[in-house]
Amino acid sequence: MAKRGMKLWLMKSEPDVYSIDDLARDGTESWEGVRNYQARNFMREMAEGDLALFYHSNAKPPGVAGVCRIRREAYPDDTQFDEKSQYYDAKSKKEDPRWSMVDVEFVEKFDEEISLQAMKDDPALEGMRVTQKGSRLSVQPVDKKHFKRVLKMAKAKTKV
DNA sequence: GCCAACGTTGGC
DNA sequence: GCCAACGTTGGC
Repeated sequence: MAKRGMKLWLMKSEPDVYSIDDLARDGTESWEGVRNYQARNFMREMAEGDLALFYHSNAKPPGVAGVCRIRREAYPDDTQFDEKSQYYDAKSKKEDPRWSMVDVEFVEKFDEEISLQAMKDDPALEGMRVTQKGSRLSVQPVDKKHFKRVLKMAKAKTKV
């Protein structure tokens, strides 16, 4: 599974909106609604087969709930053209779509979530973006050593 | 509910 | 291009 040059990520979702259980049920889902350029640019760097930590934001407590895999590379997010969608963007043009999304598939749900606090408390995760104060980025790259460490903390079955 | 840490918008 | 005002994210 571990392909050469595979990139590793962390993707945030509010469990009230879409949780790891929802992804486990659905199998595959398009990651719509990203409206931040930095996050969008990271999604455009994703390749099929990349792994991502599935992070529950705005949760009690927030933390990593499992792992998903990139199933389809970035393509235009339909919701930007849908006037009824909360993600509608009147300034985005069909011939030059501003926003992208990827498809992700369920890989694993951890037996226990790895809380943000636990990650902050672990010296091995020093420098990991999500543990840093005020890190709002909803899609972010993760170092391999950090990714593996989180998997180890979760006693995860997934291997990188 | 509060508010820090951003990112975006728009006047100039 | 600057920057004030405003909006959003997301932990607490």
